[in-house]
Amino acid sequence: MKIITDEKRIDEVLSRGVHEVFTKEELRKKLLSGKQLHFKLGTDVTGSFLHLGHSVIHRKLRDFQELGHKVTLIIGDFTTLVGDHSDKVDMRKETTLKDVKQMEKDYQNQFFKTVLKGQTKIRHNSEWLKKLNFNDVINLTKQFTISQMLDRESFVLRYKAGKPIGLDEFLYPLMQGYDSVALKCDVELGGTDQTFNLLAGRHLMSCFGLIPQNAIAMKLLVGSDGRPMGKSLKNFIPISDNPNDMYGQIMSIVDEVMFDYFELVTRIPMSEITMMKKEMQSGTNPINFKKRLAKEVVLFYHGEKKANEAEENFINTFSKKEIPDKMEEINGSKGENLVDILVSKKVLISKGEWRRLVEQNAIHDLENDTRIIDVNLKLEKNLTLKIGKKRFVKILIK
RNA sequence: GCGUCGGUGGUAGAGUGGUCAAUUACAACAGACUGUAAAUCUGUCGCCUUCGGGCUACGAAGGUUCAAAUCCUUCCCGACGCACCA
Repeated sequence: MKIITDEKRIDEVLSRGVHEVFTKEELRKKLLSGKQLHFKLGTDVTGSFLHLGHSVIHRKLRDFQELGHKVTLIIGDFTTLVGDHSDKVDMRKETTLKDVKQMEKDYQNQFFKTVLKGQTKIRHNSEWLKKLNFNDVINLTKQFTISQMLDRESFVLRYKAGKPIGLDEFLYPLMQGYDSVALKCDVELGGTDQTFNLLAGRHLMSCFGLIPQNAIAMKLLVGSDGRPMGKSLKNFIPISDNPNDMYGQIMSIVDEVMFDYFELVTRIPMSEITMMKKEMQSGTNPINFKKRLAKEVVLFYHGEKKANEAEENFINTFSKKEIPDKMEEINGSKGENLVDILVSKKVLISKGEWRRLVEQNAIHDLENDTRIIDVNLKLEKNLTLKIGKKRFVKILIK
């Protein structure tokens, strides 16, 4: 494989979406040398979906692949099975090997929507972590001090706030760092939240007499509420979303973060993005830019046709307030209470919710273009309902 | 091991015997408006209800009381301090 050493391109790849490179000069030299570099990304497999935030890092890996470099994805099966207990609620729920296998499969499917499979190897960190004995672990811990650990912001914040920190949590950076030692990779990627772990890898490698890896900390994509996108917060946009939802979710991000999205999850040239930013500042309506953003992202995952459809659907449904072509269909029997159907089919959580929605005038009968005001309405004929402004459901008499 | 403080709804965090299904903020949901599923404003926000109320919930289990998130006992969990420190 030919390694691209175009200086301009390398500089673009090293700056777009990048928060910090440890260290930039070092890595730049390596990239310019024409040698094929080995990039590493480690991941836990705790959830079965990826969101746009993850994809920022995946895109960067792709960038490097396109320069001719190779990638290893490390599945943190060992780490996952040991269980990260900072999420205390789920401490009891043991993740089984089977779960991990399934989640790994899902992860890969989504991962390879962005990253090139042909230039990627997959490894599992149980391969080497399982083999370590207590002695080895102690040796690893000797390379760090408590105060070094407390350099990590999340530790020191929790410590000062009187929140618990598990001793095992100190070991995660070591495990992740040891992954780098085992693989002897050249560069590791992660979000800015991974900075500490990335540097731990760098540190450990030098302890083991290896050339320390370079590390790239990517900017974090913020969610619709302006906070970093994460699973625990409900502000993420899954990349497995269907085109319509994905489009809509992107339309609902706050205006302020729109250009971060352009930078992080599209390939629109930075110069163009800067121009759009300027136009917006001089008063252009942001909605057109946001539409472009939404379309661009949907296009990446679903192709042009679906992207166009999603845009159309959005304009029709929300701008023109038309009824979408496709919607959820559920069955009910004649004379059955509408509420019972909706609750039993899990369209609504409870009867209380239904009552509230009816009281709030949120239920539209689209067949007759009226609002439903009778809480006890029974199903007499097929109905098309609009619940709130974005949920549609068709009820058919079976 | 001893001691002190603490464990509350999706989250943060008030409340320390009745007026508590629990102040508030965030999230969520709805309505109005719009540039959109943005922003803003307003409302809703445990479950069931014949709309009177009923039921379940403030770490767990017991107890006191007409009445407990609130008091007592035991247990579990956390933070802090002391002790211990190969």
